Amino acid sequence: MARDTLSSLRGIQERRTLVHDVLEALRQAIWERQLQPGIRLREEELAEALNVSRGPVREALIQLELEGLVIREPNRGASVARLAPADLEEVYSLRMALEKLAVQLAVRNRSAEHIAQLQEVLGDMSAELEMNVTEKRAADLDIKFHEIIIKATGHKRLNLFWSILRPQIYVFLLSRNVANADFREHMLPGHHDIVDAITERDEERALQLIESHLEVTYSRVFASYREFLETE
Amino acid sequence: MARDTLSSLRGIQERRTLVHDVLEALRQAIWERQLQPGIRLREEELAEALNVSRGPVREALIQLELEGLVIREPNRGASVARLAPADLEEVYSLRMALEKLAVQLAVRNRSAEHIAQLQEVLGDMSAELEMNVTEKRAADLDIKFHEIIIKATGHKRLNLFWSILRPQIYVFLLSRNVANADFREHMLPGHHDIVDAITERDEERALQLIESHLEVTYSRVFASYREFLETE
DNA sequence: TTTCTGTTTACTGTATACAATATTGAAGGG
DNA sequence: CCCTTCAATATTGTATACAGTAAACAGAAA
Repeated sequence: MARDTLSSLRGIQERRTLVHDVLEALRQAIWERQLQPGIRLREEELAEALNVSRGPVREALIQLELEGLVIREPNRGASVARLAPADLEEVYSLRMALEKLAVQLAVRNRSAEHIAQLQEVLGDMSAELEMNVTEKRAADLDIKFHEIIIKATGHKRLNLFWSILRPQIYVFLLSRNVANADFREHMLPGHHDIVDAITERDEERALQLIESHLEVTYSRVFASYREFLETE
Repeated sequence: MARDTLSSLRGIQERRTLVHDVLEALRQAIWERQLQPGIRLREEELAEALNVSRGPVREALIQLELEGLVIREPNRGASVARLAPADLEEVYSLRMALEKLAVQLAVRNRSAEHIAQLQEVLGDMSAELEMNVTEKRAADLDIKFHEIIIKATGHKRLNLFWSILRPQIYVFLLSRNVANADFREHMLPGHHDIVDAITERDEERALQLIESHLEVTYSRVFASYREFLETE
């Protein structure tokens, strides 16, 4: 009992391990293009910069390799991955497969709590789309919405795969102009209908909606990511 | 040029890193139930037993956690995962989602080389099903078949996800009686039809076939795994 | 100049040593 | 008798030191 109390308190406090901190720092640096694609990531250099030893840095790089943000070659070291349009296609084809499974399971497993969470995100979206939101904030809301559905499935391995995919989705989302008008028009109603279908436990409709929603998203991200790569 | 020649030779030789060796040793020990579910995996103990230091063992445990074979808790260490029927359901629902994507892409991308590889496995199956095969050999052939399809997609991330799922599929396959008659009757024709559909680039049929094939496999593995857990 | 080869250098791969944390058990208070 | 508290111990988390490997470069031969 005391253990549960403690660990829940711990959650409020700070991170548990240095690996976690290093991961966050590196992910953010990659998202914000402080660490540009192709740049070499020397373990010792990163360790010095982050005031930790090579161990945690090494473990973080292994995790980042898993997430596709970093390339690691034996005895050669790590570098920031260069993400081509083909990578975007891979990420989104997997995302489609996973999220189709997710909505199916979510329709069956959803609780009132999940629906409330989804509604809350919808509320945040409609509120914030009125004003000027940063790309990061828009991406956060978008991802958060889809993540609630994934979590609602109670499927541990699906959640794991999502957590691997998520940082990569983030890279693509942050590299395009999410604030453009037609995106803003699409974001709210697209998500709203999905919540409806899940609430009504209409599996077939939920499947169709998530499919078309992701296809629209994909084509828009694809177009702007190519543009982004050309200007960079 | 010289590099390519050398690195291909290297491939024939031995493994590159100790982590790789440790991983293989631990996976096999778990598959063969030498390391039984629930048993604690102390880094130092394993390091001693395998004649390496804690570093490679630690990295291997991280990888095994990813593969769902091992549970790791901060400051508490690792243990061999207890896989319940719910885990089997998770693994197979994901497998279904991934392999449906795989056959779609494989139908488009397949080369003559891939078809030849599939035919070869079919040949091995029909040859070996005549005699008494070990559970391991049967599982190897089954997995090999599906892996060729995954590889044929050329989808790096799909291959990554498959490599995470594969060791878990292995656990379930090895815990049941693969040599029973109706399984042997199903294994060859089920796979044969799939090869046909891929060869003829019939995406719709390939999809239906892989779906029903995996469903049959799942229900059989599920039944025998529950039985297995009861007897254990 | 070009190409091969030996040497150097820089980095990762691995091992060991130290610090922090959690579990266990025993002692004391309720 | 049970519950709490505190110390001892065991084990992971982290840091540092060493070994091995591959790339970079310089020098010699063609």
